[in-house]
Amino acid sequence: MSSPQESEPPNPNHYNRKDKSLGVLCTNFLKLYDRDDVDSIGLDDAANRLDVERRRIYDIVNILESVGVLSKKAKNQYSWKGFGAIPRALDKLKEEALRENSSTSSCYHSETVHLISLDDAAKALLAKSRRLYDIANVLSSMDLIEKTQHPESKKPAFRWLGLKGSSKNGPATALDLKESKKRVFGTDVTNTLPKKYKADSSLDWNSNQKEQHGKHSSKGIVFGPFTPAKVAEGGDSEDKNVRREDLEDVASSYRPQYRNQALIDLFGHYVAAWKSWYVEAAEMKQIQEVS
DNA sequence: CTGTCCCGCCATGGC
DNA sequence: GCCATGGCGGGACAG
Repeated sequence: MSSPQESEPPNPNHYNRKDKSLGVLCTNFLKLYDRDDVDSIGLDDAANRLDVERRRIYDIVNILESVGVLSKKAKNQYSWKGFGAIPRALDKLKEEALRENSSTSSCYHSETVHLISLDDAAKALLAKSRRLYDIANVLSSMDLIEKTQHPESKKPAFRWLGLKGSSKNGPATALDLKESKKRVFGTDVTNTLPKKYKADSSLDWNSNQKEQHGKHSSKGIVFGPFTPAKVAEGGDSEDKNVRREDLEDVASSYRPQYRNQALIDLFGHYVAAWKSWYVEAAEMKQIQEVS
């Protein structure tokens, strides 16, 4: 009802930069491979179907791998792990981050647990903004993070969403950390997914992942020249959110290579941040529950 | 003007 | 040498 974007008056034949963004590419990638019988993904195949150069595939694939959605099987071949693998991957990242990097504390306040600006993220990761944009776009397309802004400063910031991004009518997303705390517990990717927690509001990506991708303002995929004729159909016509931006994340500049390392650091920081209250809450809960 | 970030050159490492 | 991989920044685009 209030979607500013999405404007295609009488000129559908215009090159739009947005359509070539990594975020869109990632969304298309997900739509294309997040199907039932998909377990092997070839880089060339992906590049052809998405109509992008190989280089671009590497960009998103690396990020997806960092998050656990993909796993490199062999040369030019990746395995589809699915969104269900995210919790595990993040948990791994967390441990590694806590093990290696300990001097991370710098921009984590009690209230900005999940909020961070791209600039802060860059500083924390000793990276350059440029790289952050790229990764941020991909992560945002997966609804792992979302672009927002401080309630007052109005400055752009990024909020960690975790495995819940299917909230169609969840505007404020509840800023009550108190309430969220418990909730997030079961929903948080850091924690191992229980077994039955859905049927309420959010949770269980294994089931929601499909509809999850049905966002973005455009209709189906946003291909340009030709259409694959396989992805754009009537599979998931579940529209929910009409937003499309980018987020934050990592990169590197001092360090030699950044690939997953940057992402790992980034997530490590994030995880470390929320780990604070996470552990705290966990201990409390245990104490309360039973000794 | 600044912020965003696409495109692709070319370094790197493995055969 | 070829090829897969992916740093890295110029400079185009949006606001």
